[in-house]
Amino acid sequence: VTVSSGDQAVIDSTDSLDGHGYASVAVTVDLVVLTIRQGRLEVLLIERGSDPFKGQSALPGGFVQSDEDLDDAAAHVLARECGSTLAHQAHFEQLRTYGRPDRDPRLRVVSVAYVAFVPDAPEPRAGSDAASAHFRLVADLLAPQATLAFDHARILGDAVERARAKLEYTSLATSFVTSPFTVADLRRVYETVWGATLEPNNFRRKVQATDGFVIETAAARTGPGRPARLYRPGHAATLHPPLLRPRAGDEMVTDGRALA
Amino acid sequence: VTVSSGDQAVIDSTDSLDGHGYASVAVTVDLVVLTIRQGRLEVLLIERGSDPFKGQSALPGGFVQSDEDLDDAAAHVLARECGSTLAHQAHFEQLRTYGRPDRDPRLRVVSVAYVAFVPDAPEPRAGSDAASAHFRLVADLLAPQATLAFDHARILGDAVERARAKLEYTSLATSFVTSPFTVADLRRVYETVWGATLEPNNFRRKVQATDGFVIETAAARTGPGRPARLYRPGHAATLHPPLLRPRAGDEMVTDGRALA
DNA sequence: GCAAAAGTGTTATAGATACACCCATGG
DNA sequence: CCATGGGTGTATCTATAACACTTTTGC
Repeated sequence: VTVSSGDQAVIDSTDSLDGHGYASVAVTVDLVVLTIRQGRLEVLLIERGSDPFKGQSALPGGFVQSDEDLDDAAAHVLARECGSTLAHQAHFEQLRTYGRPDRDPRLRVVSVAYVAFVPDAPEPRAGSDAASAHFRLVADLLAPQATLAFDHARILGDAVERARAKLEYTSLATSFVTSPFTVADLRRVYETVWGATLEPNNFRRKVQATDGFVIETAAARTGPGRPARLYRPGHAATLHPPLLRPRAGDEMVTDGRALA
Repeated sequence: VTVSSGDQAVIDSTDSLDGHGYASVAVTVDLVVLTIRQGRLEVLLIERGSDPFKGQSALPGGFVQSDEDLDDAAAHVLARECGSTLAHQAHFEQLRTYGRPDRDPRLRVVSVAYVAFVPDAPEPRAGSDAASAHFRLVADLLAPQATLAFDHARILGDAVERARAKLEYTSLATSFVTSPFTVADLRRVYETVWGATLEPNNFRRKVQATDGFVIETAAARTGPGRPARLYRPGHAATLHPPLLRPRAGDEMVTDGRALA
């Protein structure tokens, strides 16, 4: 198991494996755990306790064991950082794999990134043994001067874009709220992730017209105004027709509550 | 560099790396090279010359070297199988990473899959040193009884779905045709990949209304009927508004020319 | 001229947008 | 009874689907 750094960069996988060496590469999973707290998009970060990037913030992650599926590895990290109860409600999916040779100064690390969407987390972290897991504002971290360890800023950017895109054509938004929710709750998810304001009426119509997005319940939630009807997630995974986000030229909320 | 198959499946990446072992994992890239030949969607396959899966068809791929970016590894495989001239015209992008522990019976292999879209390939392969690279009909390979080595059938399925989806909201279709092309050429790309028939008139209107999709040239191509105006790819990467594919219940071409 | 394929026009329907308006609750 | 937020109605605009029709070539 040694590195053969010869001229030919790619070894034909059809050849006998034993004849050639293959690169010794560590494979990790990194998680972008997104949540919405008080109308703001936040991401779970840990503070690195050792070099490299000691003291800087980083995405939680871990090495993949040799008998472990990638999805399982991601699930384990999620459970470790968020607690198993929250981890079970969360929806997570593979994002992309990052493998630049210099992304970890220690050794060659290929990282399979995952995105997880959790409803408003009760507390920053539940049963974590990591010293310092905490949610941070995504808007601050996407700013140009913000720094994250490794290439985690890029991973975070890709994850946010994935979330924005998937709100359009999937029922992902229901993963950001706890189960009895109002249409306004759902709308605020879209507004927070997209950084845009939506017409409440038209949003309701689209949600109700989209088959299987939400299921009406008998209950209602009381508040400052007229009680709001409560819903639970529907069975549809994809939305027909899609809920397209406002495109260029539309007003963007530019105060502290919006993303960059 | 030894495997520690202990109880804890995930090692905290914040801990010192040297204290823990990390899994010895081989990382490969596998390529799904899609093209359209004679109105049919085809994929580049190689025939495996050695066990496992000896004699079966597989996606071309190769091991990632320790000093090599994943994208570079994919580009090298593409150049090796298609020749560097065709590889330069092609658009390729990362698809997804597959890492089930049992996907390769020899050792733990995590494969980063890529999709490449090449215009109607002049010949099955150009400067390949692999013994038997050839294009095969995707429709045949997606059939239930079709067999591909490893989990390559699943990778192929994901790649085709990616292609279908990206036609909707990106200018990907122009990667399937050579540069002076007609609107009808572009329409046949959509019809082939989607397995649907589209109204020529409405398709033209959408293509021309979508800013930056195609650029009109002065030339025209003569043929069986009225000469068709020729276009070249525009500068837009994404389409506004998107070209949505017909949804459930629409007619699907069910003869041999269409996909499953 | 005729077949074939490119390109134009027109209408009906569906979805999106914007905004006026009504409803139900807490204070 | 009024402020607040939930919910409804409706006119306008735009995108899409369907299809009839005209144009320009090869034979």
